[in-house]
Amino acid sequence: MSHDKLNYLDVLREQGYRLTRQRQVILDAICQAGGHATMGELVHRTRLVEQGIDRSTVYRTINLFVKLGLVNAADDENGERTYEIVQEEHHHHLICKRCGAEIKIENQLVDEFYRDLKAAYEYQVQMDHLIVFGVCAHCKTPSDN
Amino acid sequence: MSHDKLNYLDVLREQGYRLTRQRQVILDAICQAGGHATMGELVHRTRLVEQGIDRSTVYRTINLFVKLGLVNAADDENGERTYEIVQEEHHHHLICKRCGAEIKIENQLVDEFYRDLKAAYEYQVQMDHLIVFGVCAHCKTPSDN
DNA sequence: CTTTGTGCAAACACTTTGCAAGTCC
DNA sequence: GGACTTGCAAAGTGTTTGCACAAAG
Repeated sequence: MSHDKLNYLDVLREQGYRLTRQRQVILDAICQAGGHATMGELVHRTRLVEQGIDRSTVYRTINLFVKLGLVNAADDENGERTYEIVQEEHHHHLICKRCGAEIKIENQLVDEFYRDLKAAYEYQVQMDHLIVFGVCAHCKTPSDN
Repeated sequence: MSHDKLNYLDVLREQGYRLTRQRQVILDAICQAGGHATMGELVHRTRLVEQGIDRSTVYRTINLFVKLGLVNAADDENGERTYEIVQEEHHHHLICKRCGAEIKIENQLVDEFYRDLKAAYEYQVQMDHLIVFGVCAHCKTPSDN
């Protein structure tokens, strides 16, 4: 499990929100999805654990988590919004279009790109989570080069 | 006007599609929007020229244009799908979150980034149209740095 | 004249909201 | 007990589809 449940749920209480069973289940669901899960997937995952939880509760809860900064929203290749537990530090991903593998990009590499953009255009990039789509080493065929 | 109407409409005929008034109006609308217009905006623009054109016709037509490669679909910062006339060559954009300005990024700069990703991860990027969000030189304040 | 495209209306999928009942503190 | 949350149902959005009529070739 990639989240420290107590820590996350403490954030709720500190802000005056209550600690309900539903919120715990939904937090676990986001976490177990391992990142980049859509609303629909999270509703499904939540229901596997407890089928009584309403769709609207999942929506409300995830939007609350996003507002509190516990969960990050990013948009995938098809323009679908996906959610993941916020990690300690900013990170960026490569996602393979064939196998779906998700590869962390070293921040350094992206920072360098951002720095170049800034140098060339005086443009300050504001993207905490860059997602780049392509084909990973494992799935690559000669024609992809 | 950034499209050569005859050329674009010839593509339709070559593929056995018919040349209707609606399709011409919608093509103009996409073009006049100047890139990154949503479906809703295009429906609106189309209606300004001819209010009889149905929403569903705009949807069907734009999806057809995308299928034929006349129009490009990309996703903006909010995960909304936007459309623009396909240009001669691949290009990438910076979009300013404040003023909406759209700045073309030299391909060279992006290619370099892609090359680095490939070197580091043996990862072949497949994104024809990278959109990077941030703040442009004109809108930047000291706190953005 | 034949085939494709359009408008209309209905159906869908996804998300949000009002409210009464239930739960947490 | 009092405020916050939830489930339910209904209402919004945005997009797609079936069909009869209109238009293009």
